[in-house]
Amino acid sequence: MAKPGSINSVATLAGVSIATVSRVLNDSKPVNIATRQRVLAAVEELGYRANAFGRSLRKAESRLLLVLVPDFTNPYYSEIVQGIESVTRQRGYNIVLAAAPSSWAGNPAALEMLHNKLADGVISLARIDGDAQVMQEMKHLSWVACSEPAPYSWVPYVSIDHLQAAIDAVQYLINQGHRRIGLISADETYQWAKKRHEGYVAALERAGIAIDPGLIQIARHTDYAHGITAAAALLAQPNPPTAVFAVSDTLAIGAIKTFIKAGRRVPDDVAVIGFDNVPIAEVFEPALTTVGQPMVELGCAATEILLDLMAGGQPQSRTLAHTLLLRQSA
Amino acid sequence: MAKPGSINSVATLAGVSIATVSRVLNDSKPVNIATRQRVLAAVEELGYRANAFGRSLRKAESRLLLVLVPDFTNPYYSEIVQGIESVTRQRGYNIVLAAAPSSWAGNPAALEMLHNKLADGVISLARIDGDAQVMQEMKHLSWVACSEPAPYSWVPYVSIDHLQAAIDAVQYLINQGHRRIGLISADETYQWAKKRHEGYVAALERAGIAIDPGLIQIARHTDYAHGITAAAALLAQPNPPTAVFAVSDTLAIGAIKTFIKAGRRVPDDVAVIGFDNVPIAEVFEPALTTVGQPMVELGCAATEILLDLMAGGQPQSRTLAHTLLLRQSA
DNA sequence: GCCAAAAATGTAAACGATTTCCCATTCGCC
DNA sequence: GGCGAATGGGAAATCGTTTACATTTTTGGC
Repeated sequence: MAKPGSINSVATLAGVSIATVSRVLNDSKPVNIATRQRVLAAVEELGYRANAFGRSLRKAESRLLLVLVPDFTNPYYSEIVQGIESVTRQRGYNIVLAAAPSSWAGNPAALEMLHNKLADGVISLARIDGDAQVMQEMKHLSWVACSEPAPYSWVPYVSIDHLQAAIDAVQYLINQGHRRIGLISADETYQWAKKRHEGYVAALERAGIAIDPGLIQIARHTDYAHGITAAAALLAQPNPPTAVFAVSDTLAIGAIKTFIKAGRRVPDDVAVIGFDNVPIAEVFEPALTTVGQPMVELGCAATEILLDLMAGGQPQSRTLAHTLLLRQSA
Repeated sequence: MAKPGSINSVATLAGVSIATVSRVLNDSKPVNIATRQRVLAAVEELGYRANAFGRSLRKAESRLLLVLVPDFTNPYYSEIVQGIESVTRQRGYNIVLAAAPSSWAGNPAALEMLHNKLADGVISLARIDGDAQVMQEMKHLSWVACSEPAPYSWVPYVSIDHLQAAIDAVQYLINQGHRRIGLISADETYQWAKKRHEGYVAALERAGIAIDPGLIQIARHTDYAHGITAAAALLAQPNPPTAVFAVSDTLAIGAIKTFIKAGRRVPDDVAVIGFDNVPIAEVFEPALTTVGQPMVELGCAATEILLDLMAGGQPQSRTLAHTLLLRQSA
């Protein structure tokens, strides 16, 4: 008797060849209606499902997409993943999430999955910074960068215009009459952080305001804790800022925490503007004025581009629109 | 010439058989040192990696664990996933995250991955509620339930004592002198929600306080928005509560938002206590008094139990300790 | 009824690894 | 030097599919 659980067992039970079973299951070739019924009945009876490895080995595709996430606990990435997930599910793909701590090059397991060809394609929310040799090897794979650009022109890229968005935010503070504006930036090996920093500088320069290095704090990580300490450093300045632009909502919220604890009122004593518009931004007290990114849409767009790429298309990079959301904190 | 990229190409280049290449790569049998060098050199030169499907097909294991997550954007689950991820990585496994919208039974894709045997095991943060027949089929798979128990005794379960934790929380409010205590619960088809509700009732009864159905609100979903509306319903009562126990931090934070907007002071006019201790709880204004769950540890424990199970062990279910974290909101 | 074309099905060869046999060497020991 | 054991490595089976090719059966037009 054929091995239980395999296509063979179905074939024997239905009294047909394995080829026919496969044809019924994949609709790859017409099969006589009566035979089809018999096969289907056998499948049902045995509770048969095609083994994923056999299939993938033969077809050389896994219908698995790898998503490289820098930080699971950051709500910003969660929202993007949500978007990715909605599209992949609809298109019959599954996602494999892998942590890409600081840079994915440091994650051998994830790299392995790519070399392996276990995944059909990759959406990276993390920085892509393998050395040139490694990247060369992976050139045959389908890649899309989301939010953080890849330093390789052949990788399509979905994002907002970080520079302009930062300019908009800081310009708003300037329009409100602020002159001493602090910046809480993040690890600037990330392009998005660097660009937002540049936007901050550009807006100030355009307004003829001198850059005060003491008002610029770089947080190593974008969690609440680093926002708290960065703001404390700002307060420790001889002449503290009257407004602060933080490059992420988590940093902004941490900063507000510090200000309130120090007895400052937000926005009266110090205005704070964040970036991303994660869910908590609207609910926080005071509600956070922030630059909204269409996170779910970013995820969707990245996925669609990836699928297009995998289908042999030559998709364009896309830049989505951001929005300045005026709430209470600035 | 052998197909490029396959083990054959390595074998030809090194002038050995594919068996030898495999032996070198897996250390499965001693290989002459000189031959080994030659093979390794060939592997290096070609940048060869074993194809995952070929290997998995033969070995009947994928080193992939499926994680069923009800909601990517809920920080509570993110923290648990963080724990899971840390252990899996260390043990050479990768995780596949799948959304399990309301119940995983409604997610055919995820189910498919299991039937498929694409995953070696499953950690479910979601409710496990396939009909008996479906579950029967999956009995051969390794399952672990995390936070939400499975209605099948053969599924090990990692969690805190939800009932006792809720009693502790409500008891604390009672000790503070509160008598009109509201409850914001969640979808009680989830055991954790149901248990916390029961704890609320038990604590009140023990204190001889009558249950007022008007003070009990059930939120359909545990996001900020539902906390906001639930609290509004509480305020609409003829005699609103002076304290509220919410079964999740997100609900609690939403509730506080509503109270503040309505001009109530927290905790002076109304005390609020949450559940989970997600990162924002400590940073929120006012800082949230809450029942702390060891989320990362829950994830780690679940993973270890799963790996033990897969290795043929008969691991016990585990109950981890919770902590009442006293902060400003109550 | 006959014959070509069309439809249905079976056979067997991939896909890319691991692993079981098995056959050559080489080694150690008397 | 001869013999058994140990070692190193090759040939081929195997895992469970899909699919190109071959073969059989059915169909339809006359």
